[in-house]
Amino acid sequence: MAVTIRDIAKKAGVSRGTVDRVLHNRKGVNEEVAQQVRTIAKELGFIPNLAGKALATRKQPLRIGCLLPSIGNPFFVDVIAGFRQAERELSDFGVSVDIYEVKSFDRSVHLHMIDQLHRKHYDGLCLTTIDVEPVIEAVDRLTAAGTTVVTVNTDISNTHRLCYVGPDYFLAGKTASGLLALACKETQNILIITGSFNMKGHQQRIMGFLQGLSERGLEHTIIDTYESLDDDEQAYQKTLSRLEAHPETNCVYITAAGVQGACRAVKQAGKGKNLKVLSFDDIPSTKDLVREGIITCTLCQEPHRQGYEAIQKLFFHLMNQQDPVVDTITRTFIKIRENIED
Amino acid sequence: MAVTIRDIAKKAGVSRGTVDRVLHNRKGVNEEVAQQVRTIAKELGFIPNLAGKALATRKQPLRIGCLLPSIGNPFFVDVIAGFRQAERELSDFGVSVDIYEVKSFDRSVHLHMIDQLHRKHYDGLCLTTIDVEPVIEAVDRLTAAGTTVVTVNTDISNTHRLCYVGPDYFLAGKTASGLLALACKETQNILIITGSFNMKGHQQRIMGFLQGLSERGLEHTIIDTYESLDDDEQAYQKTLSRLEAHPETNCVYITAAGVQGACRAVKQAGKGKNLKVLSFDDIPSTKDLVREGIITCTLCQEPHRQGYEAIQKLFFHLMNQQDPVVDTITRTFIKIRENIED
DNA sequence: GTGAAAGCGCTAACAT
DNA sequence: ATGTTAGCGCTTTCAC
Repeated sequence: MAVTIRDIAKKAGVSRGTVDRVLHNRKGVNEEVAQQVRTIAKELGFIPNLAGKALATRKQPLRIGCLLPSIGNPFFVDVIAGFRQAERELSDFGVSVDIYEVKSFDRSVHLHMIDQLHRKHYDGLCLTTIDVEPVIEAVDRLTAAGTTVVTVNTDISNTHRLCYVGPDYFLAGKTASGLLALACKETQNILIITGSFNMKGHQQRIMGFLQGLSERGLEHTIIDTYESLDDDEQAYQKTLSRLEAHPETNCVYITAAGVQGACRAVKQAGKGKNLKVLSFDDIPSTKDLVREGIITCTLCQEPHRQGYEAIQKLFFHLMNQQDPVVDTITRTFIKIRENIED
Repeated sequence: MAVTIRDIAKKAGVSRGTVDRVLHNRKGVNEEVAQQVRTIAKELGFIPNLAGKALATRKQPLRIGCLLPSIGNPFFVDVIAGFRQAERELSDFGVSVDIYEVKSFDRSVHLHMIDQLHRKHYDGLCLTTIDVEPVIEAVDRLTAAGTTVVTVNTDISNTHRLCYVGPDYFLAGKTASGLLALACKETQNILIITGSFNMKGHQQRIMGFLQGLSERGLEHTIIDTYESLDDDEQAYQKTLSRLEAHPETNCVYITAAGVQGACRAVKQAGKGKNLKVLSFDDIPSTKDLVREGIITCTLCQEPHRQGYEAIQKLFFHLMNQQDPVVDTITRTFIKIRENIED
């Protein structure tokens, strides 16, 4: 039978109310008594019962807020679905989840949103934001004020966040190179289309890719590396011009959004060239391109799990500050025509 | 604010006790009143609060039993870890999980265990067993007696199980072929090592593989298909003799256990032949072989999630018989050297 | 500074 | 056949 506050109260010779006060570091308890209670709680290995707790705190439910740069970015649809599934499963335990969506990774927009969120006094926050100084400071203000923060999909450095839930970008890039090495022995002339040189994740996908190519010993030349700024039209135009200027291209590596645009260029200029196209994530349009055979393989990162697990971690931590929380690194998932699903 | 039995009781002009009786189909309620209560519950969209329920039923916790043919099979280590994680997370809601491990897929052993489990009157059961007539009947007796059954990893046909949580074997086989087709254009001379011709899953992995090869248009010859009976020594001996008799072999496809044995033969007889080896799952020894470069790729099936989600589904269903339950088909996970992890 | 009591939603034992 | 009550573990309010 698990230990209850009753057990502690009895053993300490105080009332349950007092135990509760001590366990929540509320004032108004004699320090000696408090020490005593803490000691007993520890030696008994007390872990509060979530069901009891949930029921009692039903009037002040656990409020969780989420910030996503998801407007216009289909990738986040699954992350949101994960948030919502967790919310549904935990609703009886008083969890409510509010989602705030912004467009793009604009610094001032993110700063503004984080300040807004601060004002709303959420118990916990899931943040997908940018890793730059002013944002880092804003997040530190949040955590200092007692809000628990989990970073989702994109981590931010040197922050007192509870944990990070998201992919290992470097490993994903490396995995892409592994697959390429499996598929080809001949020298690769590669076009790299990235989202933004300022996005750490995109850069890491490139670094991992290059390191992997070396480790696999695959001879290669990087013809060019350019930004799509996550825009299909830009991706299309730029890719088309490169493909025309470099008919020797036999591999297109797309680290971010703009997949559809880049593939349109491939279809147009790459006819019969047996081009390998490697991309990330599996938004509907990417799935179609994999099925069509335009994209050789796409590397996914368990977006649904990112949303689900972020909420879950916040919940368990907020309800019961026991266990040390560790990051969740979602897996790098290789999808080819056969296992693309849906 | 969610609907409670209080609300129903008030609206129906009866006591909460009566509502509870109706909602649990207990006898001793006037049929008219019962109808009335049921109608109101439905129109109010009543969903019992899990926290309240868990607290009240603390004395008769939810007992879940699991049967796994896991003795001597490292694959199930992760499934068990999934069971245990779910048990930990749900322990405050009265869930306890007992795991019963047997060795192999022996029919009489499984029948005997299922009968044993029947006697213990579990609320829910997670079963990984064999799809043969007497077992099917035994499971139907269980469900008829009111035990909720979830099949894990291996489904059984025509049964009133709640749902299946496990992989799509056919798809996994097909995915293996897709990867092979990506890696090779030349004719493949393939050795197929299966676990047992009697295991449906193993057969499906072969079928999917062959169909996938055709769809990808990869020319191939199946040199031989033979059983390892999940035994490394047999896998070794048989594979060695085939490799020696057929030096033209350039692909080894292993659908089940015996991976280590088969790979030992490959190392010995396949020197410098650039053999592709495809296997399933990622038990530690398989991981090592992938890292070594002996295994080209291995196809995994989310064992941890199988265990975790099976318990989760049982819990939510047993606590609250609302929503229709759907199968969870775990994803087919391609692992190569770069993303094998750990 | 501390104890006692009420109540969260539900179930089960006990009354009527 | 139905209503009442106690209690699961916890928090919170109200007394003292």
